[in-house]
Amino acid sequence: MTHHRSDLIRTLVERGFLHQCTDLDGLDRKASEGVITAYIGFDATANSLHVGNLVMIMMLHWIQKTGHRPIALMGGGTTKIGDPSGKDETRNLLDDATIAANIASIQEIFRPFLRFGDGPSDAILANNATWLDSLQYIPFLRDVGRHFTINRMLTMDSVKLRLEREQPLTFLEFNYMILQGYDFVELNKRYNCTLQLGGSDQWGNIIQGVDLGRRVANAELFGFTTPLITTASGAKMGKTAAGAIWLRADRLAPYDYYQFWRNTEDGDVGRFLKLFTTLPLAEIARLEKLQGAEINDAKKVLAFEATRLLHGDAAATAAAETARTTFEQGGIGEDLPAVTLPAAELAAGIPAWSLFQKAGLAASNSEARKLIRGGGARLNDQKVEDENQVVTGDAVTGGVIKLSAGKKRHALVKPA
RNA sequence: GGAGGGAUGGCCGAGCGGUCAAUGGCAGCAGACUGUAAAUCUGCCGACUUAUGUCUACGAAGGUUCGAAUCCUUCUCCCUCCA
Repeated sequence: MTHHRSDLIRTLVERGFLHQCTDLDGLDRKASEGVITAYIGFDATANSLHVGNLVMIMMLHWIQKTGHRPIALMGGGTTKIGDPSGKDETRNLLDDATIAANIASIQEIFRPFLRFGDGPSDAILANNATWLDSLQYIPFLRDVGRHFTINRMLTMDSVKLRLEREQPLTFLEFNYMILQGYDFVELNKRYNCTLQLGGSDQWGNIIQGVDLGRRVANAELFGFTTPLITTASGAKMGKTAAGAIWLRADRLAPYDYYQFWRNTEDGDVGRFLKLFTTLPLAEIARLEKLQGAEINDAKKVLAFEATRLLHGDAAATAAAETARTTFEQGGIGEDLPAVTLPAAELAAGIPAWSLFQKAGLAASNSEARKLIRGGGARLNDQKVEDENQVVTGDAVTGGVIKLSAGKKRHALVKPA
């Protein structure tokens, strides 16, 4: 193992963020000599980021923590184009209003991870629409376009794959890499940004920026990519029954976020602790050694720490406590998702299947029936045998009715 | 512009006039086993107050037929080859 002099590179390497780097030693040197400015771009295709983006956010966090300056670049301009990398098909184009709303919503997510401001290592939030929107076609082609050869562009994976699979690639998308390259140069000019980080699928786009910087500005730029984070069983991270694991609390409750991490596969615990928490490596090494049932303790730490970073101490503590009472004591956790039901409706009696549907544990009435028939439904921890069983006010214990779908999904019904 | 091929449930992919709510696989949900893990096995997997019932669905709209995912016409989109 080579020795890295800078805290930044050492941290990123030791924690498993490195996949490829254009010049690791050169970057290490720069980072040990002074403050460097680094950026990561984020698409604005949805109104929240998800765990897939969390690796990037964690890197920005470490950049700042090791004394450097992170830039979170919102792709207000490039989202209008659509990145073809890793996609078989052209994306639907979003309108300006949607993109603007998405950006506003996404920005909130960075707040717990980064300190924004004007200081030397304070984070900057930028939006590439600032410079891309006003580009003039002919001048742009003359100044920037001449540095890109079609020959080279055709060798990029994002392009090559589409061509090989005989999937169409529009000229619009073909331009994406040029604009991303231009972003890097623009950020270099504005903020003296010299490093771009991204997922491994961004390598090609990043390289284009590095080259462009050298050609038009004689700037020494660096590129750094992370491995694609998959689970031990090979699945892409972040998809569950409920859909994507969103980072905004209004799209995924902190309790569910906690549960997502709590249910990590054994083989992933160590790697995830390094990537998604800020615990010291020595502590992680200790947790990683746990075997068998004890590994659950490591998972709890992972879940708590990850939740704390995103949603704060209080939310993490509440989620952990709810999980503890629910799973370890079979009790009722306060933080479980709850729905209220008019007391009159309950007094009149409501069929079990309807109740499960209303509580959000089944997407439709049919699904609720299937759940009950399959033996996966419980009411106050008693298995529901008959889907037509009528539930009345008698079922209320301690002010609530606890419903469970399977072992992991629980909800509360409160009469009101 | 010309000639062919294609569009099926979250995805892949069969079906090519009735027995098709549509084979298979993946994904998902639940059960058993466990450690709120993985692997394995089992069941479920369009909707509907659950009915040997109704409705919606095989790109869209019409048509033929007692009956169409399956045949015909037009349209939309995609692909391949030729120009």
